[in-house]
Amino acid sequence: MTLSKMADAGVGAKNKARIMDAAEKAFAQNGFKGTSVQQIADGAGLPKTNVLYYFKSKQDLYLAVLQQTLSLWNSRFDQATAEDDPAEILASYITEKVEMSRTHPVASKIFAMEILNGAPNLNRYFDDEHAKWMASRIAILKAWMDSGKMRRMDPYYLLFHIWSSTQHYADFAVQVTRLRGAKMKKADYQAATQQLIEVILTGCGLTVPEKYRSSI
Amino acid sequence: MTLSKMADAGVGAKNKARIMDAAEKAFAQNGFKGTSVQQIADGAGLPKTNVLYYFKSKQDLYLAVLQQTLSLWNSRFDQATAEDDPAEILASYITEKVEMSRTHPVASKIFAMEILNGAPNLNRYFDDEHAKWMASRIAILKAWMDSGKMRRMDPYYLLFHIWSSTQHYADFAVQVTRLRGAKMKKADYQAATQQLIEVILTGCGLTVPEKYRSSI
DNA sequence: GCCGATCCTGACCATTCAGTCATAGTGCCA
DNA sequence: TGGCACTATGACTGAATGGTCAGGATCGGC
Repeated sequence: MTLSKMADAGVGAKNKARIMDAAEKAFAQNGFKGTSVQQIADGAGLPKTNVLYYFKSKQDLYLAVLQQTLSLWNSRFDQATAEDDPAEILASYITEKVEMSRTHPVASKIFAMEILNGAPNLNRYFDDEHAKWMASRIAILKAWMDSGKMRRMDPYYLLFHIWSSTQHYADFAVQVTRLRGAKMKKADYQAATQQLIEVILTGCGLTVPEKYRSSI
Repeated sequence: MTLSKMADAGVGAKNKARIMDAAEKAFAQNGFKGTSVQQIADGAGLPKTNVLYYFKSKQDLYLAVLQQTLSLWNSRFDQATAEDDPAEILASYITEKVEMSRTHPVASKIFAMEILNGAPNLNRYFDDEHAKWMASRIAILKAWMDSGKMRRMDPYYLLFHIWSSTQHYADFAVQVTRLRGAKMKKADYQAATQQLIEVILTGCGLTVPEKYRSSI
């Protein structure tokens, strides 16, 4: 069951989901311009006209896929407050992010590709939701630093650091696999997660919480 | 002078470089399939046929650009030995990598795009040069760990960590700019570099060398 | 001033592209 | 049974695609 939703009950909503799944894979690999509607239709096992029946244009379909991608970007960090323990919150944030790379690599690639293309469809997203989210998270991080809970540092660079090092396992999976000589298995992701937590938390002057500590 | 080489003396070698520069930008933004020869020609201010005079096909031109990109991937870390100081070497490696993101963002994007596309043109690169480089660097890192110079950890994940967090400033520049509200200036890159060095080196159980230490 | 090599380009071609449209099948409620 | 909304699709179109080709310009060496 890789199909996106299957819900919506509607008769051909199943097809809509099937199309979006095929589109997601295609866009993630070849970008918007590099993907043809025909290619998506083939991937979904439907005639091209049927794709354009459900989505009135390629752009329309792409926006639907991008929207679906952004909706996955939630985490425990979203609800964190200044009273929380930064070590606990950041460790779980890193864990969630790597887990997202493992379970939804295609979504991560869609986002990466959109950014590389200059993010032409993310104006509103950056200016509205994302900017607000960012501002509030920066405030929490600063509060943690002010209260001496963690080392003082630039909170923007810290978030970029976490995003990049975790998403890398989705976006650059091909390189990771080729250089390691084998695909990352679940245990490998866990080991990578633990190492990221240890390095980043220690580097932030935090102690790794017991439950995130390596068993080695 | 953004033109690639200008060397080679040849009469139209200047054009060849001009074409490669235009192609680099176009491919970095839209990928191989998403870029048209016409678009590259326009960027270079030449008729399309002239582009295909110098490079017999779009694929040919792309490979030339990719090759040029890979040739930039050198650093001080390449010559490091087990006798060197890991703190010094890794700090300079991180510095060089961020500096590469700052001065050659397009090259980094080309590489990222190629990986996202499934790296169809990097088979030989991964299997030959890159794999050898990787093996030798892994050996050095292990030697450092064995001699107690740095904390024991997985050297693969460490390298992925460094690559991702440094290249992020090129590949995701759009996002970085939008969320910070301003383009990264040289001083910003330096601050980001210093923070990366502090976090990663500390996380590796290393002491940040004097000359890489923040002035704050 | 001639010649061959390099450089340059407009005209052209087969293919693929996103998207339209007219037509037809299907499910459902009255 | 009729009717209507939804679903489906083959045939088509104009534009853009990568690439070819034949002919012409420009150059250095003799």
